[in-house]
Amino acid sequence: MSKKQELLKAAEDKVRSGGYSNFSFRELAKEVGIKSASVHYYFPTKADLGAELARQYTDNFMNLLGAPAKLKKTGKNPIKVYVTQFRRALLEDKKMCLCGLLGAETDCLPEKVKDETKRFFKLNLEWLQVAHKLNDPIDVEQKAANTLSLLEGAMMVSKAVGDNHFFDQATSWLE
Amino acid sequence: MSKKQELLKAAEDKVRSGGYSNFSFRELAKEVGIKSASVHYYFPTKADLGAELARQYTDNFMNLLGAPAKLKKTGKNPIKVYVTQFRRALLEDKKMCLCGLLGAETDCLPEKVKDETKRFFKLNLEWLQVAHKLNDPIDVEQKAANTLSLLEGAMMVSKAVGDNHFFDQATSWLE
DNA sequence: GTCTATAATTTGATAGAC
DNA sequence: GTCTATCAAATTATAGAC
Repeated sequence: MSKKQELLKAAEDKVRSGGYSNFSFRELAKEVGIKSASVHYYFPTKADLGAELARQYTDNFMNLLGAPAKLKKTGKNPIKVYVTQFRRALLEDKKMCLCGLLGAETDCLPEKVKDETKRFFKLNLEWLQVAHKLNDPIDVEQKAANTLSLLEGAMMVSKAVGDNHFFDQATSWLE
Repeated sequence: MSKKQELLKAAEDKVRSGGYSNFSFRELAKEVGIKSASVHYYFPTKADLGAELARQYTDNFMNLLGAPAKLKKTGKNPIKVYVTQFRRALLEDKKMCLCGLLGAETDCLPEKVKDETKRFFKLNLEWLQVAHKLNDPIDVEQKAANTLSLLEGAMMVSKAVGDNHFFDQATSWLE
């Protein structure tokens, strides 16, 4: 992994734990074994780092999902796959969704970070609409909004109450 | 309003916009017309302020709701009332739920702030279980978890995409 | 690419006067 | 209750050497 990717990975952990203000160039630098001035070589400003972090997170998240139609064709329920991906992020990483946290803080984020965060949600809503349409083509817009909100909220509350079982309880009715 | 309450109100706005790290004693002091050293007279540490903020927010939130049985008796659907209270917080204050944001940041919060945040969710889940039981006494625990998650998530995503209509879309199936 | 050095600002917190 | 004065630490960022 390149230094640049190491920095982004370190930043991801921090942001997913405590939000945008929970990482500093000095901390990241120390974790990857360089000096904070060198971080500015890769990312001119903190906003640049934050924006690239959200962008890569989004791209990786969508790539891991794959196309709804392809999932369906291999006998899987796309919505189930979607739920499982959120569940894994919570249980394995033991952390919030990066863009969930950033989304909640949106009013205080630099413009370019805000834009990338918004992009995450737009792409997820599109994906969910297509996925729902494959199951039952009625009210897909509402269903997509409902599914996404429920999963983000379930992650958040699970973290808050310190109980992963809560996530399964909250999402038990998702087809 | 006392200086202490003015400080808490100013802090609430900051936290609901950008999280726990988005307020400082100096900023709060300036907003209410005193010096930062004087803020320490009311709240010895930042964690003390944060904890009292979450506690008052919770108490106020529960008081505004009232008892589910009482709502039912006056011809209202308690769940509808509950949804409306979240909706108002988003549309009128144009801000996230205080404890929603704190909950997402929980791993990086001082212990006493974390505890008060947890209390908010525990009380809300209790309230929702009672409320759901009045409508249909089956699966009330799942229903409570589902309702709370959906509302917190819908607030979060609405903020992120900058569209209040999203909230209504996501929550349209809540009875 | 990485460093040293440093600037300018902000932060939480305390001591002690009034 | 509120102030001045101050501290130690952390923050984002830049200039310039190697």
